[in-house]
Amino acid sequence: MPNNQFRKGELYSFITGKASTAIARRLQKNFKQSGLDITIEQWSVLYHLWKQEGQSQQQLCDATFRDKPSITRLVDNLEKLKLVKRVPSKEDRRINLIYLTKEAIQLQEKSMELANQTLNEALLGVTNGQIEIAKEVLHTVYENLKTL
Amino acid sequence: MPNNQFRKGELYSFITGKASTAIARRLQKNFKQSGLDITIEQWSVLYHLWKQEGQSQQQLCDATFRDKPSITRLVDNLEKLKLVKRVPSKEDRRINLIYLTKEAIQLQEKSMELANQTLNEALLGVTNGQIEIAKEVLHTVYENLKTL
DNA sequence: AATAAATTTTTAGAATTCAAACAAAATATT
DNA sequence: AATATTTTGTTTGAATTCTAAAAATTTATT
Repeated sequence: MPNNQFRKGELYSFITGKASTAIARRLQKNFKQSGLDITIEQWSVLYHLWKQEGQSQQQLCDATFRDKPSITRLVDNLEKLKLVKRVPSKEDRRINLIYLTKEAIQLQEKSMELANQTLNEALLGVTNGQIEIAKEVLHTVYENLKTL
Repeated sequence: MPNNQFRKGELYSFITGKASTAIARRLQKNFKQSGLDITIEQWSVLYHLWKQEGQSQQQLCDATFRDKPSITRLVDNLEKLKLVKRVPSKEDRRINLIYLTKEAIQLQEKSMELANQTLNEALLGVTNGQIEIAKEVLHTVYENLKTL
């Protein structure tokens, strides 16, 4: 039976995601200190829209690994904040395409800077080699479980 | 500037915890399929109480990396499910000591089996050596950021 | 063309998390 | 002893996630 000593020892920590929780909390704190008034979840949607505007909500579900109701409400709140707009697709009337406002475009630089700074704080004392392996492991876990 | 290639590439995925989200969803699904009707968050509290009963809510905050309001409501819901009991401390009347019911004790074996099975699914194709390094990285991240 | 099935989004309710404020009790200070 | 500070737990409201169900539209099948 492989990996047993790991599984018993840090099982709980792995499942509950203490590390990613810690990163998210620190990023939220860094946002707040810099006067950025958005949640990490909202930021994660904007992050994908900065890479590619005009995605459908379903595409945002896939990109952010969230379900449809979550994206519906995140887009609701981002619209209230005047950071995105729903634009009905002309080819398929079921689909909303999500576009950024000028305000949202202006948030990109500062927020990405804060995200990089947060990761620097998080990864202090970790080598590039270790990070590469951790990235591989997390990617494999995601691939193993992402369906359903 | 160290680690830059990593930080740019998988930054988003690391922060939003896609891997731990995937594990939590799969564990929840495995619980449900086996008829265990508790949430992963409730399970994480029970997990620490199985290790040591009679902890205060503050101790559970530290153990589970959750804040006080979250633990208050988790204990509320676990009490409604008749899985735990609040017992006022005799030495310090501010403190609730949390004890397990018989029903909760009976949940331990099956749920830990499902947690181990879930981790087996998650870590398929990952070597022990890789896991050890990933564990170190996550632990360092947690230590770097856990305070406030 | 009519019907069935699939896709996209929304709605509703419960659970969790977070920030902020509060109450009660213990500890420290004067 | 009286007051101030700290610690422990609760409450409230907003945001997010999940399940389940529904509505609207498109695609496939008959």
